[in-house]
Amino acid sequence: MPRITGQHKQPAPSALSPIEEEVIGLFVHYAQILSLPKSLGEIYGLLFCSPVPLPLDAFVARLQISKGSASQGLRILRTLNAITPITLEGDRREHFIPETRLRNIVTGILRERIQPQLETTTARLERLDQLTSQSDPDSEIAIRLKRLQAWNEKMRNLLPFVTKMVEPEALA
Amino acid sequence: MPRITGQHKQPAPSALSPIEEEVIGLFVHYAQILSLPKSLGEIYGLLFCSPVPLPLDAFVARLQISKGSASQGLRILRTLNAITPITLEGDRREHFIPETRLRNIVTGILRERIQPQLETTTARLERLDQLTSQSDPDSEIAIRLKRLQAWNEKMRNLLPFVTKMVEPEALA
DNA sequence: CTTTTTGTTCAAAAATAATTGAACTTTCCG
DNA sequence: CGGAAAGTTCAATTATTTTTGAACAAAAAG
Repeated sequence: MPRITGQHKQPAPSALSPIEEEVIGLFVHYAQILSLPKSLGEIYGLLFCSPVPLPLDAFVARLQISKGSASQGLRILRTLNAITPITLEGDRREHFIPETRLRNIVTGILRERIQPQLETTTARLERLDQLTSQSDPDSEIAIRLKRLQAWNEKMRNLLPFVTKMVEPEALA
Repeated sequence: MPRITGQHKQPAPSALSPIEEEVIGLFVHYAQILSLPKSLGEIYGLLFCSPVPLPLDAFVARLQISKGSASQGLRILRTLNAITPITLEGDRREHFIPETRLRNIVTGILRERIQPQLETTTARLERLDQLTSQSDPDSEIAIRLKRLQAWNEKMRNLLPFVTKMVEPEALA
């Protein structure tokens, strides 16, 4: 009398193991730090625990989230390079594996979330520069605006540095 | 015939100047990047433009926000060291000046917002360590958890580094 | 061509976060 | 003492974000 087969038909809504609970909790926490939706943390956390690639259904069944949530969450994680889609022999569904190299995740977040923000900041600063061009360059406000531009520079310089820091062979 | 006096009685609900609008817009944008409430950006932005220290009333009047919002916003900015309260001769109200050194603001945010989060992360990782202590140390999951701990280390190392980077005499 | 499987989209609902405003405390002043 | 000014607190409201689920498309299978 065979046990459950490996076929992907049965929903297998098995509850989460204690370890899974804990890892998922950790990534939900990370998501909150980054102000990303909780579901992203859940999805990534479950995938992080899984020794095998998982399809969308797996997240719906095990995390008890809607198909819509899973679909959107997986899309965002994909654009962040936090997960990679792979095709599994003889299974029509797309499966995913987690990117477990911190470096790649961090650079994904920097590229997708931070960089674009800094771009629009630069544009704003240029507009401000125009607005203040005719005012006294020694005034307090002019001095402060100079400082603001220095801020932006610093932040832009910081990014590649952070990327370096999280590389495997990081020094400090 | 004297112009308006310097006394702090008249509400002076003067509209924001174009420069103020723009600077405030910029800091609201920064607030959004950091997922802080918009009102924090508005308050800090207005103060950043002001050549003189401002009391709570000034924010209520010029930004058209409630006293409660102003009070809470100022409190948070204070804990972040983004503003400094000062006492003005002959005025009972507490006034504020902006901290305009990026370094001090960044370290405030790191200390108040990021550090505490990393602390709880460390606690979570220790709990996970216990949960996995009896499982096979060569299993994929064990390997990945090792990696997680390395992540945490890296992040902790990164913080003092970021602080350095935003210092005035920063190298790169 | 029809059905099933897989996955996306998006308006509505639910959950979460921010803001308001009225009640309250404290301090200052006469 | 009162009373006014300054500021805080917090429950209720408002605004924003996230999640759901039903309708829809695409592609394989029958």
